[in-house]
Amino acid sequence: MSRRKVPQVVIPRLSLYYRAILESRKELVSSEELSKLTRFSPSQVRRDLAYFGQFGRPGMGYKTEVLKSSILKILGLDREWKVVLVGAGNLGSALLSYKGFLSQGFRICHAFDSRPVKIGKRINSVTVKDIRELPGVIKGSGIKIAVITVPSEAAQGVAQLLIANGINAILNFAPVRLNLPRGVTALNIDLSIELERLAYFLARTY
Amino acid sequence: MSRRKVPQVVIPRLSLYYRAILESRKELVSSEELSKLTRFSPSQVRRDLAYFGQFGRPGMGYKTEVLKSSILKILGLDREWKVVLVGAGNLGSALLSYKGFLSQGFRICHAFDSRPVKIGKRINSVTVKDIRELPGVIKGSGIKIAVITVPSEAAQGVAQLLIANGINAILNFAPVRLNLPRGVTALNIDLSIELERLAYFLARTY
DNA sequence: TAGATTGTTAATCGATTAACAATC
DNA sequence: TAGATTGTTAATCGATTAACAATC
Repeated sequence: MSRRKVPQVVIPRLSLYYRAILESRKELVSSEELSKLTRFSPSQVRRDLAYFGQFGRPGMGYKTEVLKSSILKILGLDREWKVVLVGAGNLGSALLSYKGFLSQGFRICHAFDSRPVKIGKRINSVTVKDIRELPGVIKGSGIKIAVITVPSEAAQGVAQLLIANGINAILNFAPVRLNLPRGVTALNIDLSIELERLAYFLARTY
Repeated sequence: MSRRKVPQVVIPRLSLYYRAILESRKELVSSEELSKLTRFSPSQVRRDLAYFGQFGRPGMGYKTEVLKSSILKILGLDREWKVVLVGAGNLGSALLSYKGFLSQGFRICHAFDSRPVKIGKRINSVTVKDIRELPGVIKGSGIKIAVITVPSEAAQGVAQLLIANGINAILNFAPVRLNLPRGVTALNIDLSIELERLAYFLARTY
């Protein structure tokens, strides 16, 4: 096993390998086949997998089942992750209802908002609670993942509240860079930035 | 002006520089200050900007107004981009209602769905139309950007329909890699992949 | 054994950073 | 002039790819 530091970009590729394997009905799969399915190069497929162990056999390829369970374990999907959502506006409610979000071992089990009009709403069997109840509900619950779908101005405060109550992984939809202590990871999904990337591409073409 | 090829990663950073500048009330801003605001290194700030021209003055910094309008133009935000959305389910409806999505010169002006229950719905002053009306509505309209919020199975077909009708920039929320002809750009926003990145991080910590 | 394909090394490619001459 | 800061070069760092010995 090569124990070099794993580049961050490898992880999302693992997710894509995993999806490709799920679709494969064969018992063995080669880096060549995974390459066809994912459009990453065969070299890259082998290199990426080799960061985590020796899963294949020269001359044969990878056993589909072995690869499937190995990646599942590497990605930490061999368990259920409870998720808390803060901000039950349009986007937050959509995520609560979004089936694809629940799959793969993630489950939103609490939702919070500060607006009286949102509190008490029941979406997809989750009742929106008052943000002031957050500490009581999640502290010590073992919940580690939060989704932030509040307006920009509120995001940093919410992040701090979450972290103070045991959260250390955040999916942030507010278009601000969060200031975080070491040990806490946040990934930003910033729709305006993506649209602007498209606009840049178009602006040069037209 | 250094005319080297602009790395793709520079573009989202430009968006962040732009936001930082919007918040700045000063007439001049240095790479050092932009670095503080964005957490990219001063070198990187200067390098990134230099891909597009000489916007600053040695010893002084960058004129805020010059930088603001320059980046706006580079990103193609000096005009309005009409956007078409396909898939008026939970996520699609949320994006239609989402204020942050409309800002910065993007405007969703048409929405389509194939389900009778969605057709006719009015969300944020956009009426959802039957997908079969799409060609008649958008062909020749000059609309270049589409947002895809349909289920995975439908995404590829929708993409082809859109491209056949003049779209060449796609923001795709369906968790599939789209097969696209040259000249068409798609950016994928894949919530499961992001959650899995968080799970990977947590799995190694706990 | 012959053919196939891994895991890994070395070479290449690309992006970031440090350093500094140019210049305001 | 002295101090500040850009734009750019060269050095560094990191990721991808090509090639191939090992081995099934």
